[in-house]
Amino acid sequence: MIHGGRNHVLDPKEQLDILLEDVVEAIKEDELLEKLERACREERPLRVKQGFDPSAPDLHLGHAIGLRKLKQFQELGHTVVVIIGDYTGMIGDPSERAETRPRLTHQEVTEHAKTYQEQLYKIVDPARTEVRMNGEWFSQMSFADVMDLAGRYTVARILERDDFARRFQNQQPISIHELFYPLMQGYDSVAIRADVELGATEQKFNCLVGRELQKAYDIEPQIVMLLPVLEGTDGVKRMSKSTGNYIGIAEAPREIYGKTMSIPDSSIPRYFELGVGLKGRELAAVRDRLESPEENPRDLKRELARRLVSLYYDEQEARAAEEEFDRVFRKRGLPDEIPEPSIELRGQEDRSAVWIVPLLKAAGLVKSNGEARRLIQQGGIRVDGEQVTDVDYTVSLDRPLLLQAGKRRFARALPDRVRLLQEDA
RNA sequence: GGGGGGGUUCCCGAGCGGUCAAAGGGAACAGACUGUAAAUCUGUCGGCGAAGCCUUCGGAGGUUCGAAUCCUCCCCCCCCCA
Repeated sequence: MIHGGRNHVLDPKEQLDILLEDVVEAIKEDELLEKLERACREERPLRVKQGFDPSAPDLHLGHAIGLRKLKQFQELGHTVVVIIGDYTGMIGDPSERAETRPRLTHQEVTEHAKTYQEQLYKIVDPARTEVRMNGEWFSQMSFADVMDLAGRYTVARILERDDFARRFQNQQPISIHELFYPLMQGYDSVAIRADVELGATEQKFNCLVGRELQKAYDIEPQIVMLLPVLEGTDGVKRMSKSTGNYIGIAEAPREIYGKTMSIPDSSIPRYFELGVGLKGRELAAVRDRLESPEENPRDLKRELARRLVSLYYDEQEARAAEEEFDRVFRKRGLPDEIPEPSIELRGQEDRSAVWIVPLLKAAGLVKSNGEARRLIQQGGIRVDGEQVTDVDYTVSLDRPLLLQAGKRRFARALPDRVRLLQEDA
């Protein structure tokens, strides 16, 4: 994973060309070139920042776009500074207005940070990475410091942000601390003296505030590099953990493979481009093949899924994931690993005639007896491969049983993992 | 500080004394069809061994044979005026 710096071989102009690949917008390119030239001249690597929200510590394909760019910087000899927004996380994110998010405890934040690092280093070189939590500086600020920070920006400028502007226009509430978020993110850049900040296009405003704040603190302003946003597996909304439409880079190979197979056809080129990192002629070839009547889009998607698994594991895992996928979903076979939960049943006396409904619940395949009944009525339950049609069906637990709910949920009921409990007296 | 409008099941949103476990839509889940694609169709979508019963409509009380619906107090949100 570790790559030696190539900055000795590449001159600033060449670096710039590489760094601007796949970038939607860079503010400003000429300043970036100047910074690169100086870095080269003074042999002082640039500090390249990207921030992450600590509330959802699973990095996904969307994050990977930025991470790959960070890695490019590293390969050119620069330093990456990853900011984990623990302080903002402990306050609670105001942008999700519907539910007040539970504030994270310090311990949770620390654990999340650890998870982040592990996942981060699947792509980024740890030797050239600083991971910083912004509580490091925010927790040290006094109210006077906060007022000082607030005094360096104006309401009018904050209200330029389109969502604030819209809410203001529509007379919807904006709480004061929300206005602070861009300032806080921007101050991170001041605190770590960022030369470059990476962000998705929707981060444009916040990143630019960083630039302005740096000027206000008499620091050379950072370059803002905006990267494209990848849509989630639903093909519509931006990939994010909270929407549940994400493919995590630390997920098991079969999950990555399976989730990829569920994306709509229309997203295939985008995933090749932003997920795999394909470009130019190869990407054009993918588009052509998708158009071609000869080609079944499914096969293109299989290739995509294999490549994504290969990226985060290896080709062997990719092949294994594909085989398993074919077996489970195309041939309706069984996955490699089937959970064997310990099962505790109440009110069942005879092991040789256990009612199926509570058994499914105890095995963790359904949430309630009602759900079990529903699935049976809808033909979604199988025992040893046989569809169960009778809600009153009973099974013998004297030997292992294979339970299946829907297409994806499997569990094995093993006799020695089953306990019959007395009904509560 | 004054006036007005709201808080309904995962989300949006109807209901405004019994026929309400609560319309409609979305999401989700299952089934059919498939390529775990899209589109479509069907069904389900609080809990209970399912009969009926229990818990749900911001919170606590109250009126009533009966309350999501009426009253009182409280909490929260939004708008207008100051």
